[in-house]
Amino acid sequence: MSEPTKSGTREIARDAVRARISEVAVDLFDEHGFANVTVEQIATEVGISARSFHRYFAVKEDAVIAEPMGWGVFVRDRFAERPADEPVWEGLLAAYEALLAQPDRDDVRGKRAMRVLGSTPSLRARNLEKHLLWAQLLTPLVAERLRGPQRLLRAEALVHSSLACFDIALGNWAQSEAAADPAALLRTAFAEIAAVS
Amino acid sequence: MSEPTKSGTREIARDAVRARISEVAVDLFDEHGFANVTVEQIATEVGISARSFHRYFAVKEDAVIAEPMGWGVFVRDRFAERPADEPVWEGLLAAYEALLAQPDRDDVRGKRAMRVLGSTPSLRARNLEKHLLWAQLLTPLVAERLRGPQRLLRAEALVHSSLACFDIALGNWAQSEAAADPAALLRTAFAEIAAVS
DNA sequence: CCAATAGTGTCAGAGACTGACAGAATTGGC
DNA sequence: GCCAATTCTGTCAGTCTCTGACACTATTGG
Repeated sequence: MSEPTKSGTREIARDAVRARISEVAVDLFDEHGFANVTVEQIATEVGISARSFHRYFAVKEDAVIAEPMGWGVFVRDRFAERPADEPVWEGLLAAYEALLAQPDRDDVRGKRAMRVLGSTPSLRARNLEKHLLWAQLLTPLVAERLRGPQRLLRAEALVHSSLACFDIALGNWAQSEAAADPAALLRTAFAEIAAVS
Repeated sequence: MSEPTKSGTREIARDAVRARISEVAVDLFDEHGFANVTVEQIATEVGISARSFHRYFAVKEDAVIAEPMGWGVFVRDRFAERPADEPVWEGLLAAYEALLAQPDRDDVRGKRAMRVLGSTPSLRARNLEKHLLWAQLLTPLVAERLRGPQRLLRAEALVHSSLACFDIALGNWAQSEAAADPAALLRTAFAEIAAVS
């Protein structure tokens, strides 16, 4: 599935720089607002040129969103492991829960990023776009488990609704002052949809 | 709710120009691709300056999305008219159906716009942003009709899921060659969510 | 006909992003 | 350790989107 891991070290260095840029960018955005920080400022702070910034992130927004595909693959794989006879909605919930349970998630930084993300429309939009990619990974698997006509349309409805719930749960978690449990919020959102009669 | 309709004629002229720009823009985007058409080209074709283009549309993308708030208000108002004891999900479906039933919807042009829209990431993102605005209008009304804890979170889950269904239905409709009924696709998507147990 | 109001083009400028290119660093084999 | 291939990197030049300022024209309402 993943690349041949050509020579390891290079990839590692690249990821580290990428992470550093993201860190600096989120800090600056949080303090001054997304629109009031230029790419040049971020680059200077990190110690690289503006041109190099764009070699790591296609657009300014991506410095906050970062990781576009990797976690999507993770969620898809978790979903794929679920028993075939399990209701789809439960399987999706379990897959997202697995993501939230990842040990290397930095909650403090994650929360800060989510806060910045929620404060700027163009960032939110870009984030939703990322979820569109996730949806493309999940939809085929979900469609497989459905019966009857219009399988693709119905699968898309399920997947996108689940992503909406995921988004909302994380958004609410980021806004909450107290140390709420994102997984609990996620379950609440999922349960609400399941209760639609 | 609506503006005092200051002097009518001016508003009418403005809307007409706006519609004309949008028409030209969608045509050009459809033919050459969104990124390959400059604002200047659109403006020249319409017979105005590039500066004036931006007086009608804040950003290039909006020439395709057009109407950012108006229809959102329409949907909200339709939902508000629904009986208070009706299940929320049914009320939302009815509100979107009312939008699709609007007599002045130009299906041919609408389909073209949706096609362009689906082909360019930045356009998709902007479209999602529009839906974020719709969600802000609908969420308070939905929250009002819910009981129990976490009303806001649960309302957001419902509203965003419904918007996802709306998006998917229109997206599938735009892609379909045959003259499918968007309302039927919408009902299918909504039914799928309602069937989650 | 005359103000007040609204719309327009032109100009200047900031900022995001891209392609080209030359120089520096890193890698893998020898 | 050394050399060639590969992979960064910064610099430069340029395009495009979007904004503010200003002067000018058109429309409106009295």
